[in-house]
Amino acid sequence: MARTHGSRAEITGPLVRAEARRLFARHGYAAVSMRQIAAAVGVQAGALYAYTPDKQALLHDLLDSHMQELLAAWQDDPAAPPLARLEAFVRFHIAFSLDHSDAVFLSYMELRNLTPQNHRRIADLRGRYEAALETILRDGIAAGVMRLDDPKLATMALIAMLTGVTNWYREGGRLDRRRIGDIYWGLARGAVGAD
Amino acid sequence: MARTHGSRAEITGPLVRAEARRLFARHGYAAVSMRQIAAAVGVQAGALYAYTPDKQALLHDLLDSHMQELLAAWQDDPAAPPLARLEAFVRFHIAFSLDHSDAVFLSYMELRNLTPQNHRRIADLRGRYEAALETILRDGIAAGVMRLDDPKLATMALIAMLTGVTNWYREGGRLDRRRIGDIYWGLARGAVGAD
DNA sequence: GTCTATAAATCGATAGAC
DNA sequence: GTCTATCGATTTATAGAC
Repeated sequence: MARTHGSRAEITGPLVRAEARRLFARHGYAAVSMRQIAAAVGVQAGALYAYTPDKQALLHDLLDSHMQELLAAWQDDPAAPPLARLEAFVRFHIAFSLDHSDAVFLSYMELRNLTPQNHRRIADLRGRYEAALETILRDGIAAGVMRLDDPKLATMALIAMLTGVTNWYREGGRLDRRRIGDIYWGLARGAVGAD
Repeated sequence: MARTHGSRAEITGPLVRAEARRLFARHGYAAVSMRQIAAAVGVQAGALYAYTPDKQALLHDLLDSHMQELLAAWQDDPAAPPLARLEAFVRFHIAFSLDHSDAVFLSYMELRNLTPQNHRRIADLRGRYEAALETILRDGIAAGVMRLDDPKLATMALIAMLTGVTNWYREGGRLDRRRIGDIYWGLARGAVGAD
């Protein structure tokens, strides 16, 4: 697979990230060697260091860009009814998680392999995303269309429930994505006490 | 920390397992060396091999005994009303997860580092536990006290939601365990469509 | 049962040629 | 930008002394 010389920086860079993400998600950050990543990309190990200063930076870069993309992709409409906003969030979170299942898996499995400084940065981004859901729940309670004892815990519970789809979903399985969204929306609507 | 000679098999064996569980949960299976485990136990690395044939067997043993303990601890009462059984499951699962948070973390984070054969065994045990909840949901639907489109998905969703407590719970935090159980039971009751 | 010592393999990262 | 080659550290696991 390794080719001899020949520069293809435009495609090698993204490929390094893609293969690292896939292998880290599959086997774990610590279990994957730079040589394995290089082999998947089709270069020798030394060539990777033209794209990342070291392995740790590669992991952090993957998690950081994933969280940035997640935050940029979610568009709330504060003027819409809270239940409609919650339904949009449920469907968005499931779709995004399934479309980026490797990165989602990494972002809550490999936090422990980040340096403390890198960990704080990623945890902060995640906190912002959780706050987006919590705002919807608080608006729903204030509007009298949701009944929740503790919106903070409900936020954590709902995100855990929705993210869980990545644990069992298989392409071409019993249910398509639209139907999965319907079912989880039914569960979420009930959980927040909507009638 | 390392002592020179002196046999204490009765306490060293359990200690090896306990320290391995703690370190694997904290840093990940692949990231923890046998030397690190030995140092935490207070022996030299070679001594560990009196208690496990290799590192892989140590991981599998931790996951297997955890799942066995989980299955043995859950006691369903098929004669009780479905909603009471679900409440019992919710409170049991949260309490057990918090009491064994390291093992719970391992059991769904390090499956990928098991050999295929070991993986099948653990996945089978997990499937039996999921089936225990699914039975309750199906009974609840049949009794007309729950409304669920898809009990299989609801099972996965509820377990993911409940297990999520281990991601944010900190001893001595804002809420005690009883209160957390109350809140999650409220969410679960709503999710299954109970009135 | 635990120690010391070590074999054999692999790791992350770098140097220098092209 | 990628290659080959390699350094130095670290890994799992084993052998043999006590």
